Amino acid sequence: MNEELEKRIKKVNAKKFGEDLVGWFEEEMRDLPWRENQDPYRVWVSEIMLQQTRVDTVIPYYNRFMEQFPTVEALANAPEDQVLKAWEGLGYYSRARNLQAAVREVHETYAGIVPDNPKDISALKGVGPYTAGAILSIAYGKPEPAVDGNVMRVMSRILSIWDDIAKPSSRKIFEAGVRELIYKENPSYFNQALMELGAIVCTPTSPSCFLCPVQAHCAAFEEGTQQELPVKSKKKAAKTVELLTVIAENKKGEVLVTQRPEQGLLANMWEFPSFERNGTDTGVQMTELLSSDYHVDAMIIDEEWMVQDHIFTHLIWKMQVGRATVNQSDTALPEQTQWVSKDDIEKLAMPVSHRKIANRWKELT
DNA sequence: CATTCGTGGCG
DNA sequence: TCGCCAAGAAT
Repeated sequence: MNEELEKRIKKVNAKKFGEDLVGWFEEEMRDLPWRENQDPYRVWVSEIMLQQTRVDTVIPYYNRFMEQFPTVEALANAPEDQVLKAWEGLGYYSRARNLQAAVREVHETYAGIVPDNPKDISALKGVGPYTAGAILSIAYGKPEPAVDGNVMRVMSRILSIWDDIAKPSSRKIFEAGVRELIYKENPSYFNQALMELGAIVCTPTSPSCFLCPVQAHCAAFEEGTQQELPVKSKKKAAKTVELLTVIAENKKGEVLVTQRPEQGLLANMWEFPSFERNGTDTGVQMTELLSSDYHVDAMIIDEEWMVQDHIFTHLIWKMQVGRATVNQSDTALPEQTQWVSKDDIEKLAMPVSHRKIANRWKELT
């Protein structure tokens, strides 16, 4: 740790900082479902769902998930497609698969008891430095840092840290800072308070310093630099990909759907057959690819039935959706591909763009 | 280390 | 409208 940071840390009265912060949290903490108790499994699920995801978005998913999979054993024994379906719409779907894989590991290796030490808990799939610290502190009261985006923002201001928080190496600096300042009487509340403060008071733009419980300890406030911190470099722009998507319907009123590969983007999610545009005639490309990739003989009845954009963080799909009718009934379909009825398509886990298309399809008479 | 991995909300 | 973002991890 560099000398400048060490000096900043020593300048903070750690005891009073912790008391002020935790005292504020005890008064102001929001009533959230994962704060009902400290069940490590419940804390764990909440932390996974909250990764890169807003509290308001998570709440309804969390409540449904805990009702459906209330215990380690329940989730360990659940079919994987059911877990993915429960995650539909929440994004970052590998979180769901990693969570279940890790829960099965806990079920089998640790007799259903979530590990309470850094080494074992960090070895679980989907549990990185932040989540490990969060579970250890919140569920087990261990004095471990849990450094997320909120904590980096808050601490960059408290300690006047000008390192780029977009760089992975910066996290260690903040962990070191938190280790020195963590309130050992209540590490759980201390960590949660830092995040709560970041979410409610010490916000990215125009922080509400006038109502901050630790204003007196804040280097940025003292220097008037709270608007300039944290330093965060920008990510590169998203690339656009043009896709053709086909609603291929058979005589029974069923539609062709296929499951994406188990690795990569939207892993294991179900979707309508989609192809990257190759520049040739739209209808021709739809027909030929349905034939070569899915072995179905289709007739295009509408090349541009609807359009749908799908905006990811690093990618934009511009989808042109066509409709086709398929005559042959029982040709062998490729693996991971099937016909589904309007009733059954609800049971499949689909990404938002395809779910929107599915809903529109269901409105057809 | 830089990139990949979703989604919805907000100024 | 659009860039930016939100309790990150895996590769």
